[in-house]
Amino acid sequence: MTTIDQILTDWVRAEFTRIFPEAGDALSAVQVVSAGSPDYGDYQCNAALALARSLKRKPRDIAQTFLDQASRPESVERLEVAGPGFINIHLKTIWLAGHVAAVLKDERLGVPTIGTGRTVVLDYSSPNVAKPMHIGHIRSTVIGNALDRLHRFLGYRVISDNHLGDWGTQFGIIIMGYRHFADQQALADSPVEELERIYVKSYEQSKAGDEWLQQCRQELVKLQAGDAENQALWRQFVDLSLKEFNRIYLRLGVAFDLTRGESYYNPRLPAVIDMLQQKGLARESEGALVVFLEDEKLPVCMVRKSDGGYNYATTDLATLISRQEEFDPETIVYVTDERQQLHFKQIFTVGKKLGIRARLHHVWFGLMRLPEGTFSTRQGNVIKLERLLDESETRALAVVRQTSPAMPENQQKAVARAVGIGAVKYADLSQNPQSLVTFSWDKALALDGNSAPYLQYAYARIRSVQDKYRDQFPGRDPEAFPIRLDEPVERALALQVARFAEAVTMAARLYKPSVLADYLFALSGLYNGFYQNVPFLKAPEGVRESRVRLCGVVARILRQGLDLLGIETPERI
RNA sequence: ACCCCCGUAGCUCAGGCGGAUAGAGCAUCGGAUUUCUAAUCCGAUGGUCGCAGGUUCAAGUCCUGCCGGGGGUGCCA
Repeated sequence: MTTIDQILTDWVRAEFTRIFPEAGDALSAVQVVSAGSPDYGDYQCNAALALARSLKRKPRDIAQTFLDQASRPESVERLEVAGPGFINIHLKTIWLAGHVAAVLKDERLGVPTIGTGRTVVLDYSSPNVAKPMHIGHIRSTVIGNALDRLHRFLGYRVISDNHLGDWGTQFGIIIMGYRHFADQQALADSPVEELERIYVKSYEQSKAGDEWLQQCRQELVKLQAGDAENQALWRQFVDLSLKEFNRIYLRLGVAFDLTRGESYYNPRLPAVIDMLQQKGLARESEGALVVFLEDEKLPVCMVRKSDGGYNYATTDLATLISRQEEFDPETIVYVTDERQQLHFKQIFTVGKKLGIRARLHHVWFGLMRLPEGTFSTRQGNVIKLERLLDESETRALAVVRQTSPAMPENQQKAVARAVGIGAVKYADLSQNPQSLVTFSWDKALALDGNSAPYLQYAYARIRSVQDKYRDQFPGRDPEAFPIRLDEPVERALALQVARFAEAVTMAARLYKPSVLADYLFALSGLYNGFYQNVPFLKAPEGVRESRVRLCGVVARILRQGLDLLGIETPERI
């Protein structure tokens, strides 16, 4: 299906081109957008203002000429020139109703499969082994997963990869800590917490004395050289961590195609160095091997330390090359926090020099902070992700018990789970990620206003209406009646319904799930106004069925849209 | 010192390509339920879009400088 803005843009651009051929290249910028306010019609075109310069004519004259000479497609009721030269477009209500009926009928709710035959690799979540996932990890996980779902729905072949931090210098510290401080009972009860405790303690020791640090390095060298005992310990740390991560992923409804840690690429690191040297990109400097990026005005990128060890730039380059060879993707997307911006600029630049063809994109988000400042494992002021999820479900359960006391307890709990987890996810998905976020319980767990429960509530209300319709009018098929948009609120709702495809494609194109969240919130707002202000079941026959059908299409969009954000929609809440 | 990001209502934030009177949520105040789930709806209050210049028909949006906050800058990731 073609979206309304596209239908209108195609028409307006063709007509502008016919009427004003002298405008030339500027015509490619002609487009139609939704109207800024209902007062200005349904859609508007600002091309007359933009073309005024190249045509050397007054904007209003251009717009008027367009009105005089342009054809009228079947969708258009009337056009008007307004303000300095806007062209306001009013759609035929009956045509809009037909369009909504077509969206309703469409399995995909009008969303095109623009990704068919295209591959995207998505690198997200990527927590560090031996550290618990805390509230700072949720953004990459939740945003990455939404991008994953959006692209799959659009028909892309998606390779999602959880690039675990399972290699590196911290393992020397952990192994030393394990040998000296491990509490087996604690390790059995709460493995990752214990590993973290061990790590922090060993890290403090290494700060205190050089000898400890040296021993940590030795353990690391042994591990990297393939020492059987250290390898076994490392394997154990990874397995214990993965078990806990998977528990959280299950709870969040997140799944990966691949879980390849940094260690997976370890055997390929020497080959990366070879490539860099063969291409003359890497040079010795101060005992280390580095790539100079002066032409790009970037700091040097170190690929081998003076002690011969590799660092994360080398690993990420190996990862890039591996992904290019194995999947030949059109795009590779990384979802990480803002601190890695420079790192990825360097990696992308070096990667291009090495012949990586894929488009490379870094989706970054602001760090999560606490009101009193940053948190860190070592300061011990982290809030574990599981605690956040527990708290959210608890708060949701309290509300469910209060508002739906008659609901069986296991259903109350299921609803609280969907609402609680949904609220936490939505808090991160509904805002532009590129701002620093100060964590607050009230904000993360908001259950009213612009929140997941607001959308889930709208959905549940619709399901209830549909059930009541079936009860009161058994055997009747609303689909046999046409959609009617007599009330302004119905018309506004229909316009929003028609824009679902636009919201989904834009959210994916801009890598911003918040675009879809905003859309769904606006849809719910319009629906709630509709619900509140016009009768459905008590409306006369015909009007009643039309409204039930509108309810139905809104429900499907809410369910599909929330699913794309990774949020569940209970039938009752 | 340099580089990147942010600064919009009391608080938290939306505002692809520059477009009409800058929008939500929370909070505050006032209304709405014999009727489809009130986790809702309707209304009100609340703004020199950090500051100063510039570009143009038009700037929250683009450019320059400054102020404030955050992050980063070859041997952690």
